[in-house]
Amino acid sequence: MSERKVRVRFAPSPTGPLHIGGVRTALYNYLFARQHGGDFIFRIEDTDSNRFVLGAEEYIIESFKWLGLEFDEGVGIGGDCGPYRQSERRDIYKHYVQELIDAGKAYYAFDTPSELEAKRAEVKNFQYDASTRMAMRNSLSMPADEVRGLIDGGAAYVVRFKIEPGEDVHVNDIIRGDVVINSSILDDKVLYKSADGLPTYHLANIVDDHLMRVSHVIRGEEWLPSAPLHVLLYRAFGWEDTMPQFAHLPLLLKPEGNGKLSKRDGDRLGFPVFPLEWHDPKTGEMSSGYREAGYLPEAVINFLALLGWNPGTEQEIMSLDELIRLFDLHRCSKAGAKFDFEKCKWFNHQYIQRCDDTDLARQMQPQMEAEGVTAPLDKVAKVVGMMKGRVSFVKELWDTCRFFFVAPTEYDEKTRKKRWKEESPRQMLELADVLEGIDDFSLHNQERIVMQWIEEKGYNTGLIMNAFRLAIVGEGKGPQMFDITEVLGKEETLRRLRRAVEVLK
RNA sequence: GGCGCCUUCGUCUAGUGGCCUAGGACGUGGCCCUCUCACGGCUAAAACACGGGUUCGAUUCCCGUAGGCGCUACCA
Repeated sequence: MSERKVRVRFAPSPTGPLHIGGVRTALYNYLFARQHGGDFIFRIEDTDSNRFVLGAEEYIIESFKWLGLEFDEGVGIGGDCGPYRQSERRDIYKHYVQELIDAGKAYYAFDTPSELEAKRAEVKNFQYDASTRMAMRNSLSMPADEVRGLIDGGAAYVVRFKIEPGEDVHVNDIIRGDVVINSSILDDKVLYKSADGLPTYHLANIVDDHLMRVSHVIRGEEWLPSAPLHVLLYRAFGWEDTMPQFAHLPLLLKPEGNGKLSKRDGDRLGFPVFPLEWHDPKTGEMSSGYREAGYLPEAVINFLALLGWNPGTEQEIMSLDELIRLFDLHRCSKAGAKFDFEKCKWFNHQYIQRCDDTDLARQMQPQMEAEGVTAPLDKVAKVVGMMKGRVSFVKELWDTCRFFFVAPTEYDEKTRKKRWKEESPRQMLELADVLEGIDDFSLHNQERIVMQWIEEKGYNTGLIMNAFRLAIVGEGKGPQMFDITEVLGKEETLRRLRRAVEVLK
């Protein structure tokens, strides 16, 4: 098995919003597919009708749209291996389950859920397997005619996989190497449920991956314990020679304490664990998303890519194309990774710096308009270019840029105490006169003339500039003063300066 | 409980027997830059879980212990 075309899939269950850990799994699948010129398949695993959540599928699709990760085939796209929604593949599974039953590799079991529950309560580590199945109610322990009668009579039953005990099952994992589990510890897994007439994940998964010609199964580590079962299923169907290669990814852990990253962590620590905002249709509660929180999809992707993988160099900022080129399953780590929200923020900061100023300016427009501020786009872009270095999120941009467009109405008290001296009003008035006399209000011209004035008067540069800043900005921060005043223009600069003198005295 | 996976700075990680006085990044502190605040640059503190082996030599190989995580459903 070698020259097969690379085909991978991302197969979530529509049980709620797409978890960020799921996004990473999808990303690794995507990178792997693209690198090998393979296909990236989108399958919906909705074999548990009880956990189905309305809108989840649409949410997942929208998430990938936002992230810029495109599928080649699957739900909503099509392809020649459809349908791609498991609930629409009932007949297919039925056929394959029957095949297993006919071959004596699976059997009917009539034990009800409550009977099993009672059994588990009664026997300490009860497991439905070779050692116990003959004492249960199934087609192995009961006479054939009784079984027939039960089925014909419409009795509820499940189909269980008959696991032969005492065999070491090897799972060759790309990330973890040879993992061996003895079949005796495996139970006779339910393959087909009585409740909703649908297969369980295990059966549907194997059948679909085979029929969809999936070459590599890249999924979370939580599946590692059931991988031997999957190997046994491939073998039972006689598909072992085309069995996909496995790669079990390390889990994403809570930022603090222990355990798997969960929705609660996001709420508690105040950061999103979902790509998009999610409104639970049942409870009505809302969970924040990366998109709404102001993250750039490229930053989220870059950050996620490095959670459990690294290129082996010291490069950390990588575009999607670079990730596709550099990604390597063999370089994935084995241990779970704690989610570091601060670093994710840093990535976003980095990506904002790489954004086009005009683009950023456009994204800021709604906030400006909300405050009734209008300004030419090129001017806004210029300001944004000056200010973006100090923000981590686009939505912080307007706050840091506002003073360019809105004159201060009040002055920061701490800065006033520190920077506004007794002589400041007089000096600022003098400065206003100096500025008024400048015809060419360009940055360099202003600087030359003002500095010359400071020197002639023997003033302290810091004192002048800081008081000037307080007057123009309203507080003690911002870019170089003449960068600001050049944008403001002479008229606005003088207006702010003279008003400050009036207010601050 | 059983089974499996895992274990390098607070966090993400590099490291595949000598290059390690263990490297980078986030975060934290300091310094520089400077008209302020950021950015940036420099710098500091900060880790090989523990115990046995193997070896001339172990972060690196083996065993054990501990700890963490996962699975153990007619959920995925």
